[in-house]
Amino acid sequence: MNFQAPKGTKDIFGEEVRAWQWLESHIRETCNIFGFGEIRTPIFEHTELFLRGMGDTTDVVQKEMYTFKDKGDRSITLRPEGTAGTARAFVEQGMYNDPMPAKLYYIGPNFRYENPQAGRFRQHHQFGIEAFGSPEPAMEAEVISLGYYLLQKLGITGVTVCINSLGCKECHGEYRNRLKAFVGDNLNTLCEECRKRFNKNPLRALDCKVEKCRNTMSNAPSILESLDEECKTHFETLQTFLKDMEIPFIVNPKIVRGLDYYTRTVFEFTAEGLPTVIGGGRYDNLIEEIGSGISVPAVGFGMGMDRLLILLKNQNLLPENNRLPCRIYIGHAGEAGYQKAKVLVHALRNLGTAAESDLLKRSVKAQMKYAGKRSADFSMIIGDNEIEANKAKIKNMETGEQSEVALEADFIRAFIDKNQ
RNA sequence: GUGGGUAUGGCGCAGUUGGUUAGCGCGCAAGAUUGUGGCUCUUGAGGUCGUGGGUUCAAAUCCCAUUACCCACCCCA
Repeated sequence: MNFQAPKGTKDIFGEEVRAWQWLESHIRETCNIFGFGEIRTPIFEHTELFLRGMGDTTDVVQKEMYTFKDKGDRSITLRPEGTAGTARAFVEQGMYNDPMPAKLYYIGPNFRYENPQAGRFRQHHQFGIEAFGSPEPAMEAEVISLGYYLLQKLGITGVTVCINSLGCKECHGEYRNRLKAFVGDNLNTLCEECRKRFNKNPLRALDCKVEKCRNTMSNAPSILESLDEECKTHFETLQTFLKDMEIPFIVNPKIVRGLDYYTRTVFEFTAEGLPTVIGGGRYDNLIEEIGSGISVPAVGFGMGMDRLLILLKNQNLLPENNRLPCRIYIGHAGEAGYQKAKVLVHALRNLGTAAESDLLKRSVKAQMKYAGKRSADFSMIIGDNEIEANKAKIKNMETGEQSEVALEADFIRAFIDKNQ
């Protein structure tokens, strides 16, 4: 038996899972404030959805999907991202009949078969939002501002918001031709990879990291020059929104997203020493391209939670006191106390107080040690004397101070509440 | 898919040019007189040294293979 979790996966527990819960609560609160409602879609979908949605030439689709046949001979794929499933649900549930815009968010695991490294897993977790129903740049502003707000609330510094426009179908096609011509003319100055994919996807040369490619591509025509009037206005309006909302951003014409569904606006939030933390954009054609028979404009982003957590940890932003709560530990000395402790703990729990008692019949000393390790706020020991007097000493574990309290859950609870 | 590094008790590590019962710190457990934690001390449990071969009188230590993890490329969140 191999007891290692499969490659690229991990167990999340203890202090770490509490950090996740903490992050999730920030996310949910943010989404409430911005009016995004949660959606929970299946962890797997029909393979075809991703083929149509993400584009069948993308790397993710071509070599990174967990695809298999189920027992009914259906081709199933573990979701590699959240947008396709959300878009499918939007269509299937007839949300286009709801008041527009429809604003949704999701949190959950995604799966990609790739080599793990820093901030990169085969099962990774994304928080994402999708807004449907408006072609206006205000919807990009809405989405970007949520991402920015969240990172601000978490206290993260050094984040850069990069935006770009890929244009609509028409001007994107035109730009593609212009760029292809340029790349073709300079083919011998580019790396092997870029030469190989020159035909299939010349845009990729734009964000190639090889130095000679960067030199050459710095003179390449910018997509921004190829935008038609409408796309140009759209992009400029978005920038005005961001400026007025005081969200710092930079225009980076080199951003090329790896998923085919993006139109017009694309954006990335990056932080030092990490791959992209948030990536997204507008996808006006996706709903139609998955074969829904309707056309609905949309904007969304995905956020890598594993990466964000690394960032939070590096910047020392995770909550300090992150232990399982224990308001009071009720120990015992003797058989009668053992029974009484159980009853009292149960009564306290019924009052909503986190309470613990000994389950191993250990010595008083061992019990106190345990209470200390669990960082209980208070402790008490119940023996025959205490039962007879129906009161016991309650100890403040931080100060060591002891007081007397009646052996009734209500009184104990009241004492604890009074002595925070 | 490509390249580099690492793999020793729960965690973090040491193990010199191959040589007796594989160590240390933390953690865990019991105790240091009579019913009370955090400091200190004592004792204890726990490891087929990633796995499979090979060399040798002898291997955690050398060789080969394999797997996993880490880092980078690719790509992405």
